[in-house]
Amino acid sequence: MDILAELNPEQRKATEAISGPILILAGPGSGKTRVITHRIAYLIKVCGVSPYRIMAVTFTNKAAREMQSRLRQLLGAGVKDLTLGTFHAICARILRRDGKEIGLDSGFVIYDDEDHLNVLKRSIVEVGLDPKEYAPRAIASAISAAKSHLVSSRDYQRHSASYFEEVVGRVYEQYQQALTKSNALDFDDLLSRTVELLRQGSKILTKYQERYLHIQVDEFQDTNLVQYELIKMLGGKYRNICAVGDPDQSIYSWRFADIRNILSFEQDYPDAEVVLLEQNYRSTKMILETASNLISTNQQRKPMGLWTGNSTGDLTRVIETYTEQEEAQYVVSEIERLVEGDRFKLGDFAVMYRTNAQSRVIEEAFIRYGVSYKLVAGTRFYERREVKDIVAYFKLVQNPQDAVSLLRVINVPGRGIGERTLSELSSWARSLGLSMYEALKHLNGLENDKLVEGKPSFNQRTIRALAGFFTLIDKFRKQCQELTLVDLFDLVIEKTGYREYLLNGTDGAERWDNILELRTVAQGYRDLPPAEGLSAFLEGVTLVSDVDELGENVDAVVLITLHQSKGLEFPAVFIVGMEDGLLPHSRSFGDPAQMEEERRLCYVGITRAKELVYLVRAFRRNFMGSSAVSIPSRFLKDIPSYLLSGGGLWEEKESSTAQGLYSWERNTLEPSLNVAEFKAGDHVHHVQFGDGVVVSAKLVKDDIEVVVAFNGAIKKLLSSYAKLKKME
DNA sequence: CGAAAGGCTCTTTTT
DNA sequence: GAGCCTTTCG
Repeated sequence: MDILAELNPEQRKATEAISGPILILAGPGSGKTRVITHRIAYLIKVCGVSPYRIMAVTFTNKAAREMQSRLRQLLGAGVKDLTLGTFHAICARILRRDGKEIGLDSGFVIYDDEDHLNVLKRSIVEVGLDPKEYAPRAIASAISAAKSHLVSSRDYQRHSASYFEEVVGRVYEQYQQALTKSNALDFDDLLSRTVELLRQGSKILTKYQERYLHIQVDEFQDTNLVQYELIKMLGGKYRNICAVGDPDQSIYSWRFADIRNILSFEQDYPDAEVVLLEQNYRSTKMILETASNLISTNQQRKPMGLWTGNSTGDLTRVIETYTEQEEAQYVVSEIERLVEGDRFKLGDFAVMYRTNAQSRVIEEAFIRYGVSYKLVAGTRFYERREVKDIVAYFKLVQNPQDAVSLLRVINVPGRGIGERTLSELSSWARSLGLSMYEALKHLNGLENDKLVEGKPSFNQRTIRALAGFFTLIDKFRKQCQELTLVDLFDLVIEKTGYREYLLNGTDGAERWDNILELRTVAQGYRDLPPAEGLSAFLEGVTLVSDVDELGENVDAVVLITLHQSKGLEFPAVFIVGMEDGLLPHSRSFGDPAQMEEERRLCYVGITRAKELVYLVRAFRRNFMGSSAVSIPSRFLKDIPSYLLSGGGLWEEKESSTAQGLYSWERNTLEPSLNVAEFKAGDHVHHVQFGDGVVVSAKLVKDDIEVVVAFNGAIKKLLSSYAKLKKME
């Protein structure tokens, strides 16, 4: 197969420019994934580069898997030695292999968000502060920001400029020590410690620099400083770095992603070639026009000349319902209606929302109507209590220093080990400089030395309970070398009595099903030797995201947050909750930069659609118990009304509210080609009034009402009578 | 020690 | 409205 044959000239240029740095600015649907895969295929097949010397960074694991399978199609075989994955996954691999150079035990565990918040809360208490007074989330965010900018706890403390920062500094220090003691890393550490590793031992840096002849980074607009630094270091020798991104789709600044990385790239690599991919292959003209109008309201951006050769398509539907229940109901019934029409199947639809909380009402409507759906986030599988419990046992087997996991399961199922016992045990352990697990070992009298002094005087029953737990874990640890992962899994379930424990509790059967599902995941590692299987399993379990789990084979409507929708596409998209306060979210009201990010988020949602876009909002919405009247999203005003059907509702609220409640029942305008004839800013000529500029245009009944500013007068004209002539 | 009930605060987005 | 924490009682 000729790798270049199926590419357009720009895509081809981006594919062939393999020598030196290159920045690819790729609009939505412009085939950027295609370019990345074709570049890799081109490097391997045409240029003879060994896959071992290529790194490709993706935003999600799913994107990585897709790339792998596309490469298989292009090359006719899998590409095994390619370094392919998210930043976090790639860094975890590097640290497992070479982390010992910076004193990291290769058995380290990765703490997910919940674990991380647990440690943090405890750290706040340990430095003598009240977690109620200092919001753990705020402190967590500050620490994450520091780590994302490669600021150590010591540096942070040195430069703290306010009382809050001083507090954060102290907690940061304590938190980091706690992680070290547990031989654990949080998500940010995976990145920052890799940078540390590369900076520390020059041997290591050279090793990786020598290896990676080519580096590609997808979703470059959503990288943060550490990630940028990583790429800069890894690509330091050969400088064959390919960054692909779209500033208009940057939606992760709250995770400290920084669009400025794109600017820095051009500065750090002045010789970088810049390629623009502006042809959209995904959406109809109408959709692209809608999206372009929306995004062009943003001040902080470089204009892009997106275009498409696709058909004109349908107008974007703006729908107003009375309540959120009706909103959900409308979405479901409209989907059913469209599916009956044969043009679509359920899997063609996505319902997108700003906050996860919105998904519940939608989900309920799908259940009530018996329409199958797939909820992408919700209570995530790996965040379920029972799943986390079992995973914690495994983490403990791999790394008994892990205090979070130990505390999680030491009394689950109940063994009569309570709060008091644990706090005594923990302070005893600390006074000896031991981990909890080691303390248990000493308590057990398994080690005969003098450390037993100061041993807390527990009663017989408690001692037996503690000893029982220690022996349990110790047994697992001894067996984990010989048993396959699944056998170990069964052993853990059996010896802990977890099954009985679950089945006796609420939702027992359902929870047990989740455990069986986890067991199936464990089975996926049966080909690896026991020890490797365990650590691969744990890594997989911690670093998966929800989008990763999105199966393609099921014919069901996808319910997804706008953030998660990035990189996906659907024939028809519903964006619900088009209201001020929700989209844009109220947290962004005070900050123009954040407001622009909200607009980008909306842009991302709209540009996922190939054929149909619905923007839906409820007139009244429940909010933390009480219900309030909502205001239509200001983003609706960024889209000229000639692109919308059900148009103008939000402008003429007074008169149209009553109709608006059931607006979907009345307005079924057929799209017409001349609808897009006039748009704001167009120069027009009128026989009587002379030259003017179009202010707005919208559909009224069978005509287009155009508002034109002539010299000194603003006129409302109907297109069919006014005979306006458009001037180029 | 553990279960159950009551009271509190929040909710953006996630690798 | 729900999850999390604290209090209370057995």
